[in-house]
Amino acid sequence: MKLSQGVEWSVHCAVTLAQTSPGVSVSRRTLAERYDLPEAYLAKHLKAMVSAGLLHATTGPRGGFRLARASEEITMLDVVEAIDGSGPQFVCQEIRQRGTAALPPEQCRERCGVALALDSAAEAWRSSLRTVTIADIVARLPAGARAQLQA
Amino acid sequence: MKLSQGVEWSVHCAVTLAQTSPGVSVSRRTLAERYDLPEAYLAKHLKAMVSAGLLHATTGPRGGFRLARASEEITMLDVVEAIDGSGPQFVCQEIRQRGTAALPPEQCRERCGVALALDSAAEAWRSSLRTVTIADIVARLPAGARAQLQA
DNA sequence: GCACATCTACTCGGATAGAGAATGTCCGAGTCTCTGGGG
DNA sequence: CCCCAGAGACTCGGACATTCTCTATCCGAGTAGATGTGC
Repeated sequence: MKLSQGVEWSVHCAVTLAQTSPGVSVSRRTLAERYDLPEAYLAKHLKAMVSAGLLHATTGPRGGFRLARASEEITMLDVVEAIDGSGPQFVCQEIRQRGTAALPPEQCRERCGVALALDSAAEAWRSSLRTVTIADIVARLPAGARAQLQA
Repeated sequence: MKLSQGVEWSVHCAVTLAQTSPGVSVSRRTLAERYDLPEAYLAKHLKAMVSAGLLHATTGPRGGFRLARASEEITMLDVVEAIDGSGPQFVCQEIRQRGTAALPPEQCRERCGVALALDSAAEAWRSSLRTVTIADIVARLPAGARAQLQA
């Protein structure tokens, strides 16, 4: 249950892109240098965000990445799922229906209590991430951080 | 962000142990056959639960595993952390203090907003798991499941 | 019939391979910009 | 002075190694109970 390292990078990059003027793109090289990250590997995560529809990529000089929609419309959950995968964290194997103590199917109409609890916890986690947007992160940034980006 | 497969096995085993008479141990072989699981691999998870203080192990004939404390006192979170590790799911790398846009330390007294959101979500997940105990799972079991164990 | 020493069989625990995912890196395809020449 | 063609450089995207965690397995150490013998 460890979160991929790239999630942190990706969120920070999204925060940076949220502070650029509309229509302006930032190259992955600039993003990598901004946070001292390996450019080639960061590229993989940026690509994932493009595939997820969070970012828009432009090639050629003056090209790069920009947000595909308003920063208020991009949640932490969007970024996490883009990088870490959107599949369920837990898949019930229905082991209660196997082995010597196998339950008959008619007793398994309702969902297994174990799966229920794990799914409920995962949903709580997702709900929490849904409440925070990239715009929220920008708003809570120290005053100096925003000033530096203008340069 | 995928949950280890062994968590499901371990919880089910704990549920089984919660239904045995006090003082009686169940061998890992019996547990493995009960759910049709690979015994050797299940052993690793049971060992982890012993190390975490959730189970108590006895060697020799009539030996095996039993709960180390009442099933009402063992939460889903206890089991998940025993199997999946109790370390934090996310460790902030403080990349805001690196690279060309590095912030000075005096602007980083407060925790990074990204880390804050991720930690908050993780805590919501843990909180949810804390509310469910092994005893709760047993209570919600179909009537037939409990009867089978007596045999 | 009872107590004891031995022996067997059963239990867990740690050390040891294999598979898959995450991490990290490289080079090629496409495109926008800039430059130079001609009208 | 303006327009156009070409070259150049910069961008992202996909294909290729490496490392680490999770999965899976085996054999050895230790112990409780069963057994056989002697009293």
